[in-house]
Amino acid sequence: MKVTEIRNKIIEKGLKVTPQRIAILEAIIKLNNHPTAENILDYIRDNHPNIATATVYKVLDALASNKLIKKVKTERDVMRYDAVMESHHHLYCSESDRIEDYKDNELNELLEKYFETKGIPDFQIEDIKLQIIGKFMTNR
Amino acid sequence: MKVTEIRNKIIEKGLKVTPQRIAILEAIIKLNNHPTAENILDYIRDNHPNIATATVYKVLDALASNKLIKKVKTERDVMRYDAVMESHHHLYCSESDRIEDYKDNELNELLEKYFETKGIPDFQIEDIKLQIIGKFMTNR
DNA sequence: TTGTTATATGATAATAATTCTCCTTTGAAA
DNA sequence: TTTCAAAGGAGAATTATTATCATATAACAA
Repeated sequence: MKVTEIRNKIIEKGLKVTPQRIAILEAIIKLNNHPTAENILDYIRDNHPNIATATVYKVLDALASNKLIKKVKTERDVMRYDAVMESHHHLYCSESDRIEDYKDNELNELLEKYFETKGIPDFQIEDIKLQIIGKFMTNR
Repeated sequence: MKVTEIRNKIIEKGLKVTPQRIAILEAIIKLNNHPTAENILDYIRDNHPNIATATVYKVLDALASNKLIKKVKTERDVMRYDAVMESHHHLYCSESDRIEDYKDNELNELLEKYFETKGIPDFQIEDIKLQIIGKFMTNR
């Protein structure tokens, strides 16, 4: 993803384009491993040695509330961030902090069809996310 | 659930039975709304005015690691606790903090069958939890 | 019942991620 | 270039949770 594309994403949302915002969004996209705020800070400190911690959080909030990134919460209590905005599920390692995206349209259709006919009493479904817990058979 | 039953649950796990543990486990069962540590404290303070906050957390940890309760993590960052130990899913209100259990064996079987045949490359599934986000059509 | 000991509790300090405050800087529209 | 709302920086504050450690108590045995 080129910087121009990232700039455009930010402009499309009516946000001001700042070096910090570009760096942070770029970091989340490049890292592609659901980084924490700290991971992001470490990554961008090379090129932005003066960025403030609070700025990172503020930018992450701004990006998340403008749907440029998603917040991902885990069992342990650090927020993690994801730049993949298509609806998708997550694979959680039961032994480490590793999290991977899991996209499966066949599954989405299956679930959609299932709940369409069955439904849930007194509940209007907006989104379904699977947390698939287990063990990765490969190291990343 | 009678106190004797709660005592037995604790004894079965080889834990010492203390008034604090009974009160906390009882509170989670009675409240039945995935309370936070604070909710639990408020609830039991009537009968246990001197219980320490740290004790509540320690008891919650002890109960969770002995599989008498489950920790439930939400988008906001307070841990919540659940005494329903059968594998089940959760309905999350997109507008409030309400969380309800969702049990559906038909769905579990469907998912099991789906992943049994399809599988996930390089991943060994241990458990699948659905986060179903939407709106409740009733107030509790 | 009493004594013993490992374990649990209570009080309070510490921690760590995140948020707030407030002042300065900057992007972008005119 | 000017203007000014919005964004960033620095560091204090907040808040849920954990750690520490002295005291109390459950469970077991005598």
